[in-house]
Amino acid sequence: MKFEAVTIKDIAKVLGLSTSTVSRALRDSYEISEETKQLVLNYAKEINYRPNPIALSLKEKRSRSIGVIVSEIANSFFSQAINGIESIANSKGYNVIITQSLENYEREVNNMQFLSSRSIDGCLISVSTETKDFSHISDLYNKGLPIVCFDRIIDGIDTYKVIADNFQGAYDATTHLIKNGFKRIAILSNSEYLSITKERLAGYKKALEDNKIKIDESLFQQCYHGGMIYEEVEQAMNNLMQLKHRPDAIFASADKLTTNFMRYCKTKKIHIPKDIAVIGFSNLDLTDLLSPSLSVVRQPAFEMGKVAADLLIKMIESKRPITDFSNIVLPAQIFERESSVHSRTKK
Amino acid sequence: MKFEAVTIKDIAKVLGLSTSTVSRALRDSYEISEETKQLVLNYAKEINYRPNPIALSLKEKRSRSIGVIVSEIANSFFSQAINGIESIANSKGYNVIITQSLENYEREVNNMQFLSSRSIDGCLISVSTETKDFSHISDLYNKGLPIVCFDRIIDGIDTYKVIADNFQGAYDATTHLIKNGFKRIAILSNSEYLSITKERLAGYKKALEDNKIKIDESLFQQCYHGGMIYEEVEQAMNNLMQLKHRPDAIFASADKLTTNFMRYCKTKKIHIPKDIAVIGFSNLDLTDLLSPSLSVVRQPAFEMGKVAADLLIKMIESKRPITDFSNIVLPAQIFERESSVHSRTKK
DNA sequence: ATCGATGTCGGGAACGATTGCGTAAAAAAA
DNA sequence: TTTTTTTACGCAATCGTTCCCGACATCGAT
Repeated sequence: MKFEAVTIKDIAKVLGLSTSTVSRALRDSYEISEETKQLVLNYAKEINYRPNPIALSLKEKRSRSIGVIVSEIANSFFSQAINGIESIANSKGYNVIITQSLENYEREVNNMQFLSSRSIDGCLISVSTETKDFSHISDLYNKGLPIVCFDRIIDGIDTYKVIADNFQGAYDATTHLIKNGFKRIAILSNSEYLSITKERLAGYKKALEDNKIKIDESLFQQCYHGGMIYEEVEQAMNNLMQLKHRPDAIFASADKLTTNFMRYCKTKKIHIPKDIAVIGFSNLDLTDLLSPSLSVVRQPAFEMGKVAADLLIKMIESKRPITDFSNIVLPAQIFERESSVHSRTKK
Repeated sequence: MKFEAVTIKDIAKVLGLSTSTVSRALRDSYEISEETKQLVLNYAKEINYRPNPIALSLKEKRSRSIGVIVSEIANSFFSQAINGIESIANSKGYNVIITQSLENYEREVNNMQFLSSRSIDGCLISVSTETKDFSHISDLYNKGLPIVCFDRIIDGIDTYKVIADNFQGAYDATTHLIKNGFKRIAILSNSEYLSITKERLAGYKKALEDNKIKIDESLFQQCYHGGMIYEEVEQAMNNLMQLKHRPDAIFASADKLTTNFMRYCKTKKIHIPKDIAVIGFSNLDLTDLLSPSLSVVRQPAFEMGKVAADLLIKMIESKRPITDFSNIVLPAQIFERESSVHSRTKK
């Protein structure tokens, strides 16, 4: 089953012209007389002619499609970022091919391989929690494939990188908890390999320092899979709750960490924020409906997707190699809700 | 900026063979001697040769990519369905190009146009709430483009259609509310054009009939945009709450209707389930964390995506036109939680 | 009347891969 | 040895489009 499209040859045959003439007429070449142009243009419109993008790709050695690798599209942050990517890409005539690593290194390598074999013009990537070797990315980058990193960026390659202000977001979130009267603030961290983990941990530490709170490493808990697996959050929380000096607040530095923390509290009948308060990084759009409503640091996901796609297409379409790259940092926004209210300050 | 791939010509030149021989060697043709094959194969592996998919597409008149049109990828149901679609498509060597209508008819038409101009081999579609004219779909279908409908199916074309058992899901949900002691059960419906609206409304009505409850049309509320806009849910709920005989339970027949209903109750300080109970269609995976936890009918989204993609690829690869189509109906599952517990039955 | 300039258009190669057909050399059959 | 068959490979067309050349015709200038 297939459907045959109209080609330039069909037009040429019907109008008694050569394909070259038709092609030039459609492209509005100066070499073609006005009447021939009109003839071709009218007929082309009549039979709804569309140039075959595959033939064009072969000729121009570009596919007009870009690849995207994220950890999971069901994650609000990424689905919003993808919306931003597509809005820019489509407006510039590019297809977007989306793939997910599901936080799995092998799958990420496979996706990269798959995308390059599909001859994409460029790639946007936010690496998986497991990724510590970047050769699958840098190899292709060094061969000339334009790549832009976003969210979870890497050091391996020198290119544009688009991130939220993770340091400031974490700083603000932690400061918010401190100002609300919490003393022992723990942090649930993502995989240590990730840039966002380091940035957010640094923001957390700086906020504690600036408020003269001693840093206690027993309050740092890492979840290698970023909370994808409930059990690792459970384990991390068990570690914290067994401490003789328990934390009174949690800074959950990723989306899944935040929701699985809440799931943990619900299961263990731990009351938020009375027993323990929380603020987390999250782009969910129903944090207001959770019980209690969730205080969050929200990243400008849509905007990040737009900026990243824009830069990638700029790289793709640039005549000469770009060398003066920069990191684009967009502000994160903090939303204060019930989950981070101190019991004594509650009405 | 571009990166040059290795072609069959490069191999031919280096090994002193013709491109035909190289091609045949790579395809393991019987016409090529064993030693030549090994020579070519080894060298191809050495320089990491990958056939150019674009050249193949041009030759074979197929792009090995399929298009998907959904209303919104940030919607849990669709992101899960897309996961299912991609798992099948990628395993069979197909790309997936995802587009969103955002419940807008014009955008859907544009997406369809865009996809067909990108010469996809087939298309999966779940129409927008606004779509009542199907010519943008049937036109392409009649020209021979394989299309499979899923979730929100249409009558306009005779093809495979994959849906959840909306009738049974709605029937079970309504019955559940009745069994829990609720007497006046209202329904929040999606756009009347949608198949799912009709099916779910029918299931709801049948459950009432089977339980000898009189059907009251003042309890039917429609939200044309499926709850995408908060205000329409607000309006619908205001209508219901102004009734002299208010409903004591709501069956929210779509994801966004459900969450915006909860948002409405939170805003208006209406207690769920004491003042009004609710069960809704939803594929969110944090319904257990909401306040109160949400009773839902859950669709097998991932499975639906897999089945739909499988059928589409079957259509694409079929030698002769398929005529004996069928509707595939997968069971929906009901999860009973706090939001639908009757106050008198509460502990 | 001849020449160059200009305006219009067609021929054909190219992009990368596949494939039907032709053919030389080697092997087998006569 | 001659004829036939088999083996192993190359040539060239093809997919849809673009674009470099070359080929005319017309026209003004000399």
